[in-house]
Amino acid sequence: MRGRPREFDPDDAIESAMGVFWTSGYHATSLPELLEATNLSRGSLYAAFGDKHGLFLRALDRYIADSLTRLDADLDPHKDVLDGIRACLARYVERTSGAGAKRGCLIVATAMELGSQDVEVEQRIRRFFKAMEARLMTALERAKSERRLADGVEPSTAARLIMCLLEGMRVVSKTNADRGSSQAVVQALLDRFAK
Amino acid sequence: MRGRPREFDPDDAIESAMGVFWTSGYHATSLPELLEATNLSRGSLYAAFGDKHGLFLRALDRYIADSLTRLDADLDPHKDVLDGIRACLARYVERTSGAGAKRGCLIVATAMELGSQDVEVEQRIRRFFKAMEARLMTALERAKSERRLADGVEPSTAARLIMCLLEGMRVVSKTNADRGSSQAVVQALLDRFAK
DNA sequence: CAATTTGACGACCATTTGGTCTAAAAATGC
DNA sequence: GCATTTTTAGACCAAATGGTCGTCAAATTG
Repeated sequence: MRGRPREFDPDDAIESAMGVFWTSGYHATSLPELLEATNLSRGSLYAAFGDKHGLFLRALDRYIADSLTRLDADLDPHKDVLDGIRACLARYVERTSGAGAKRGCLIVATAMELGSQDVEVEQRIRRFFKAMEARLMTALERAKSERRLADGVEPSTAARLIMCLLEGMRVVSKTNADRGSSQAVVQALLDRFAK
Repeated sequence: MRGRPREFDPDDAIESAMGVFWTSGYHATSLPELLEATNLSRGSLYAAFGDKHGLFLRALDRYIADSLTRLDADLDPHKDVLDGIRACLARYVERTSGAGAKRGCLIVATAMELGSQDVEVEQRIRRFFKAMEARLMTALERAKSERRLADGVEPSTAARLIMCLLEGMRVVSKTNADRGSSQAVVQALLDRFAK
């Protein structure tokens, strides 16, 4: 006997919850808000995800997976390397302009809010940054081998620099969004590091 | 009649409160924690600062003022420009290494936690970033006029870039602190932008 | 010294928090 | 159609939240 099947789609619930956490952060998000966003009853939510923290981890994992998927799409090894890097930078310019800018980034917000207090979260954030850095480095190494990097540019250092720059843009644009200057910044970066 | 004078020093209380907010963030800091840190009773705290939010604003103002003071000290117009910029970058390398790294930055954390929901906070954060960017730009313009900047580097764009990079380093180093790579990143920056 | 102003303290309060549990309903397999 | 299983809804709970208020002591001033 299988019993009654679940009425909601857990993936949809995670997606909705992710939206709330993204907008408000972990502590500022209350259970009632999550219930309304997911259209779940308290009982269903707890049965499916354990507790608020568990649901948050699922939402964070989703956000991280989406981010890395986009990164991989941009840095596709079959494309021209510099085009890939440009696409990646352009994506961040978009995300740090307009309405999206004010929403910020769930990873950055979580890193600052829980990064040093919640080991499970810390692990996930650390892995994300490692993964992002590694992907950038791989792309930059390919660019270097194709002699598309400016002389003296070291892929590992440049990868770290680009990652910090992009995440910093998300911080600053939370309150000082300005498409023009984001654009100019990534252009300056390309001017200095590529050839 | 003047009445009984206050027993505690409000500045000390703000300093202590700042420490707690810095470590835990706004929402995660409870009143009892603030009372213990400041050695104040509930009544005294509310009489002196209005409420938790008011105290937070005072603490944030303090943190911002301290940051700008340090920045001005580093970028002292009487010093050699590049030395000043180097000092500024070196300070961020320090702050993104060791124990300080895990503590993060109250401004960055606040920008992400409350930046788009609390107008009073948003205003302060925006002003800080504007001020930081302006100071960096002034220094870079001076460097440019002394022909110490690499060809084609625009002070305004470079200022924004450096600010984003430095704040991004604080984000990443919350979970992935690594003195060596911070050091390498700022060195790469100098190599590319100064001459 | 006396009067008065004021600060400190902590009991107190309503609200909200995250989390549990029960009872009814619904879908399944026989 | 029945028995079983699982979901659902929401009443319920203890604890913690931010915030208020009355009492008492202390310090200043005339």
